[in-house]
Amino acid sequence: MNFQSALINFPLMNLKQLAQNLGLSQTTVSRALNGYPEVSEATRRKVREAAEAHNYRPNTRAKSLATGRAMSIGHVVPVSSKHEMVNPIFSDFISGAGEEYARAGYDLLLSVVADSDHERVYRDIATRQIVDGLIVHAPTLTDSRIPILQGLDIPFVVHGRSSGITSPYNWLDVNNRRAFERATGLLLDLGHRRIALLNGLASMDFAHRRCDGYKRALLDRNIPIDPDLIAHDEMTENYGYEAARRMMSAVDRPTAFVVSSIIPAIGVRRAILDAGLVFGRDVSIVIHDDDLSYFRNAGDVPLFTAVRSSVRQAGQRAAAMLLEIIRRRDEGHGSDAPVQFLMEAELTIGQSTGPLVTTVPNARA
Amino acid sequence: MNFQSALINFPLMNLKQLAQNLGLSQTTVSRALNGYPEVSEATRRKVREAAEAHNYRPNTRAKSLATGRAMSIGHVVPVSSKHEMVNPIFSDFISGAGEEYARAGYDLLLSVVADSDHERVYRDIATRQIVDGLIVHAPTLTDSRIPILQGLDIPFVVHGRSSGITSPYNWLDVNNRRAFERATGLLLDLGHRRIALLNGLASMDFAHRRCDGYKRALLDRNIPIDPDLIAHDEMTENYGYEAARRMMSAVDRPTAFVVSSIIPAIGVRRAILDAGLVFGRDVSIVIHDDDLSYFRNAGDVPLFTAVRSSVRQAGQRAAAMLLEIIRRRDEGHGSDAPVQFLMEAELTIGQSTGPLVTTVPNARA
DNA sequence: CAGCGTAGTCAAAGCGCTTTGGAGTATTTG
DNA sequence: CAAATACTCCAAAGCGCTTTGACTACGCTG
Repeated sequence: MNFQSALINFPLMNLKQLAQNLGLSQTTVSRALNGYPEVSEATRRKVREAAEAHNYRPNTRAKSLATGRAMSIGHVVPVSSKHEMVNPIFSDFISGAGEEYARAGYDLLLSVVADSDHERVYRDIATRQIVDGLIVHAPTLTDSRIPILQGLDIPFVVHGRSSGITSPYNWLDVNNRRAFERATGLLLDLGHRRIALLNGLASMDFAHRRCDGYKRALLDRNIPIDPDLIAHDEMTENYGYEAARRMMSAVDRPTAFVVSSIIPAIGVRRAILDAGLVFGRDVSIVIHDDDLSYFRNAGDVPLFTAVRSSVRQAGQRAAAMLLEIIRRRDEGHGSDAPVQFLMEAELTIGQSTGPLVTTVPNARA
Repeated sequence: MNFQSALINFPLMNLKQLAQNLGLSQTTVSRALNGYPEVSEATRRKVREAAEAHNYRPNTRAKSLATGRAMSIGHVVPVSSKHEMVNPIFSDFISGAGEEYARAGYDLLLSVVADSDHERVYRDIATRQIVDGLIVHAPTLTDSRIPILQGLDIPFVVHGRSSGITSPYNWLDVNNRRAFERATGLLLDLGHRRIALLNGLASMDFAHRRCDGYKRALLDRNIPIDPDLIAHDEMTENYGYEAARRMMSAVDRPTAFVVSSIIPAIGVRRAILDAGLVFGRDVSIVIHDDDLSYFRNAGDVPLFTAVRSSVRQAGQRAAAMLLEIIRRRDEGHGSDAPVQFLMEAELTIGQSTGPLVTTVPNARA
């Protein structure tokens, strides 16, 4: 041990020792620190000072065991088994949620798990009683985790929804269908007819809803749906690039794209420029913008026209919902009605959209 | 409670009940499940089956309290106080680390904390004894967290280094200096003389080392360092765009960029194309590539020439190191020598670099 | 047949905290 | 002045698990 560290080294204190030091009982010390009224202000002050001086903090494990509250929330983030990818939106979502937890004194337990293992891990975390509640990420169309958690009687909030699950549960979602209907509608208003959709993985519920909105907008104007103009995949930059390149090399190339995230949209832009076309004139793009902190689509006229909904804010709200549900449950307000929250995406016009250019030059293959 | 959930509802079992059900003592059941030798195979089988049937899992809090091991590792990820940003490399780092933890039966405790609060939170987590070890992210030049943790006598591994700390500690880092010396050297070899550096935040230790490597390469060839060609900031796409645009509008614009991450590099590319210049010909770029899963800089000839080092792998290694340190400590092998691991970045040539074009056309301002 | 090792089991203590149910003083009240 | 009423404080139980130390039954050795 070196000099520097010795200087600030505190022996780890526990309640018993602290009480002994003060000549008080553990009870009194505990109550003093936890703000119970039946201890005099004088003693409380003395106890607080001693605790501060000795750098005392209650052992969380013991506290949890005694109170029955873990004071922590579980997040299980899926990592695509094939590609070992973690969607960057989790950074922002968790940053929002984490802020809320910190405020309320909760910790955040993170499990990074291959999506094939989800059921097991959720059941595991819940039955080990290591958390007071869970956030369910990236629900699929009929997500098996939801009935499992319902059966385990642990509070949880789903970020997104699962169309195939009919029984009520707590969720927070963006109105994906409407967002994509509007995005597509905007392009239709600009005269575009060949509109492509670069969506997320087909198994995801959000992708399904987005596709729905897109199709609805087209059918609304009697425009047939061309399956060649719809792609589903992990939303990487490269996916955007490759899919756009492929579609644009076709004879009847799309004049516009609706893209599920800014990341593949960056790839689409690359493909457009590579093809010698003018971004926002020859080809229009509307994206769904999660307002990721490292990809702020900002400025007076942002780069991309977008339906925007901050995923960071979603994290914050979802966390707040969950904490509220836990609070209510602790106070014995029984199993209330499920809490559900639908956020509307906000449309902002950027540089990536313009009216259809009538003489469509074909892309260089 | 609906029908579906009732079907899979298990009442939460504890050791005592399970033991009672089996007509055995808690001791025996505990030992049977934990693989102790002094229990007969017949009983062990019976116990295992009963545990399985009742979906029994030991309460982690109680187990931790009894064993003194939290079986979890803490990560404190900094969120820039000004911009509420979480660096996307954490997704990948944590995904790598999480895999290692899962394998070893550890949980991951995540705190998302404004960087101003770091000291408090580290001290807090350590003294609350909620984790068995910590990973320190994003160390600054002289990082105060390191002496604090040394004083608290809790195992930790730093991802990166802190040049100002002289006492030994465990770390895992990329050879940033050499990587950037090579990157800059490559551009010099191609004839470039006006080479800009778009770095991360100046307070970060890695940024300092990278800057060092860059300067060393230049000075090695007697090229003076132009402070106007060096920028430090949060590594967003927009930062890359704005910084590159500003630099390229100068009379003596840079002909090449060394960029600390693929994300601002995407912005640099945008600025280049916006200026009507040809990427990889009029302006060259070498990036540091963290091999982020959503930004694979791959392909036969990747988009960017890069010094690459997978941050996911770094997470995995750092986690493995920490677990090993904890294991050794548990086994009483005292305070061994610190574990330190330096990864070398790998140079790959992409489309973003080419020899200096002698007649430099000035960018449109 | 006394003595002993061994395999299998158990009761009870303990991890560090909270919380229940008093108990001992000091202060008011009838 | 006795009794009721705060006001402080405490001993001990309990949270669900692991682990120590002992105990029983059995087969074996000498």
